[in-house]
Amino acid sequence: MDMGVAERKVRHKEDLKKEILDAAKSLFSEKGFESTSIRAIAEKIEYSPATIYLYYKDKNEIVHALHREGFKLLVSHFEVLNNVSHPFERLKGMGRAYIQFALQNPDIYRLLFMMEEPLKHVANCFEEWDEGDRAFDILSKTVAECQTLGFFNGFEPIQLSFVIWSTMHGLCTLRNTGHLAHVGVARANNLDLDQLMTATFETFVIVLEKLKG
Amino acid sequence: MDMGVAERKVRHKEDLKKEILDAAKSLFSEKGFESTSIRAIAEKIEYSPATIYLYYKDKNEIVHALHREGFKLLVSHFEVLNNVSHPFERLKGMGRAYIQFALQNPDIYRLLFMMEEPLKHVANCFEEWDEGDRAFDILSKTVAECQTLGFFNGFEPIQLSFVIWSTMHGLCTLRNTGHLAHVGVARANNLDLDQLMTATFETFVIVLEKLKG
DNA sequence: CCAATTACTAAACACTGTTTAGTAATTTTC
DNA sequence: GAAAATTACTAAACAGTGTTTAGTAATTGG
Repeated sequence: MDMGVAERKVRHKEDLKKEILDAAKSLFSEKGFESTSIRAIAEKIEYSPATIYLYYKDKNEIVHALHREGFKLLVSHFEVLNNVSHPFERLKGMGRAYIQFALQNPDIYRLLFMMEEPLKHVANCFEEWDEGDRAFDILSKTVAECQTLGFFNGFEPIQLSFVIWSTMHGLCTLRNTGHLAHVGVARANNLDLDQLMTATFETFVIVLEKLKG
Repeated sequence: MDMGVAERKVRHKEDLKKEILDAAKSLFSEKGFESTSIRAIAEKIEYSPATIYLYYKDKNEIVHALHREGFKLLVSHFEVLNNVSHPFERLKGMGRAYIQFALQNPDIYRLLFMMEEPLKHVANCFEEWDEGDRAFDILSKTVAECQTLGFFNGFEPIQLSFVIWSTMHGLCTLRNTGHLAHVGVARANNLDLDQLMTATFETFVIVLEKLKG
């Protein structure tokens, strides 16, 4: 086998691996993770179910691959904000970007932050978590920068970052599960679900603004 | 069949229904929800799997029953705080109770706030959600009471309640999934996981205190 | 040209939730 | 008290799942 053919084969093998991932992603988004079978993925790419296991050790490994992809997507949502020079404006932008990401990719959000399995894997695999850690570091650095401008006086940046992450994550999770819809819409008169979410976010921003000085 | 025997039979039938629920609950806590089979529940109560279906329509109906039970347990955690007269102290107590509930019953917490299925059911079944709504109303009433003492000036109590719920829920969820452990312990030096959680809660309390006046 | 490797799959295994058909035991009716 | 009806339960099957095994064609290297 000459080198050109060998290369083409390797490339094809990686293509198929990617094809499996893409099929899995679209099926997960369509039917949810639990309701997507290996057999369905196999049918979508027109291979036998057993072939999938030549490219991924098991179903979890597919989930882990999507997990990594998802975090890269989230971080890319943040990187657009590097242009914003004022750190508090950047912080607000990150909040909006986080919400937007959660709303636009509800299933990926579930995968990243609500499912047990992917995290169990990450816990045993410290090197794999780069992007997730980076997302938090971007946040805590921004918080620290805000402090140099007189915001958040007397707070530990790491601690406050956890509070902020908790709030944003809590809001997105409540939205994702439907709790916000159930409890919220009945109580927040004249607001639809998106408006309620925005209003809650704006309220939190005001809370943070009051911490100045 | 005389009345006494009829009554005993009805009672026995309800007992068995409860037995199934208890077996399911303990197995869910032990092995997690996805890994608990109807067959395992049946074996635990020493009946055949088919018998379960005489008492519950399907597996989801068992989950829904545990969902209702779980919310009652959560509300009972709050009701102890009726003695606390100062509303802000009561609010802090609710936060601590919420965290305590989430830590002591991680699987029930998942069931109540992180799983898709139970909420889908509640969405189609408006009357079944009493306890969940009540928990939120207790919160928003407490926030409103705080305002009469000069806290949270200029905030909508409902909106601020959503912020508070989001923060508490986000913190508990990040803890429950392991995200807090992964991101947190490496960064918060000399704090173990429980201390990190407490410290984050305390930071949030300070944030709320700064909103006074 | 033959042997070795590759890429793939049919079929099986051990599970899952759920349904069906049927069996004993009990209760009601005559 | 015997026959009929109801109750409480289950064995076995069905259709689905993730995963493994054994084997088959095709391609490649010597």
